[in-house]
Amino acid sequence: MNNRTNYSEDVLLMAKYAKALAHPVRIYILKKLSKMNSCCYSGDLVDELPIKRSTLSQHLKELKYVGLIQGEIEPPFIKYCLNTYEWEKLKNIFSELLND
Amino acid sequence: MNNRTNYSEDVLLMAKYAKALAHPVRIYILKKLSKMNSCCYSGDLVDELPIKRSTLSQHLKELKYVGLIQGEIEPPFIKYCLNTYEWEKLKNIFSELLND
DNA sequence: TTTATATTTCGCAAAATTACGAAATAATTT
DNA sequence: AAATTATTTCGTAATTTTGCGAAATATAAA
Repeated sequence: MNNRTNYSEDVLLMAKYAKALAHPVRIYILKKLSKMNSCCYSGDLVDELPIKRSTLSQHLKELKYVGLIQGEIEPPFIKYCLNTYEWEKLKNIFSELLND
Repeated sequence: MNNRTNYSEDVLLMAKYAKALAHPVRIYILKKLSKMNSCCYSGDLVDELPIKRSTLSQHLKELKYVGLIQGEIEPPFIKYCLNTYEWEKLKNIFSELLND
């Protein structure tokens, strides 16, 4: 029926990143982390967001899974930071689309 | 429990756009339309993508719903074009995030 | 070693997404 | 009016996402 049975690498990668961005909680977190290239704690985030700890944890897990953030254990906290390498990759792939 | 019970307009808008981009088919379509600011037909797209007509139609509907494309009836075809106003809005909101 | 703190994992439910084929719609041609 | 063409809508099913509370984990403090 159809000729094309798969997508280009670029399209797939962009869809992966877009999916990671497709929830207000995850946008909020990434915006916060990228804004001053800082890190943050799950405990701080849960006070700023209308979701419970376990739900926040799932969103953090998703961002970790696509590689956009990484968690450093800093007992008794876990400090989450932007993975700048992956973040640059995201920025490049989006810039390509956005700048025609 | 939580202090914050809602998200900023920017965060919500970006999540909405990111969701629209969160599928290879929709990225493919938007890339195609934005690349030369052109239009395209459902019938052309279905030959380039590994999905059936009815599924493509659903993806087009979603893009229409968020306002990123618009369909002009041009019997017996429907010509889909980028909604440049909405596309600029998307670009602006993403640029803000991507350029720190 | 018990207690307290910070966070995650598990199990579950509700809702949304993705995909398809069949039927419907709408305009054109025969 | 019947047949054709391009596309959408409907009904359905499988999968994924989102959210929660309870239990588990891991470390530090008492």
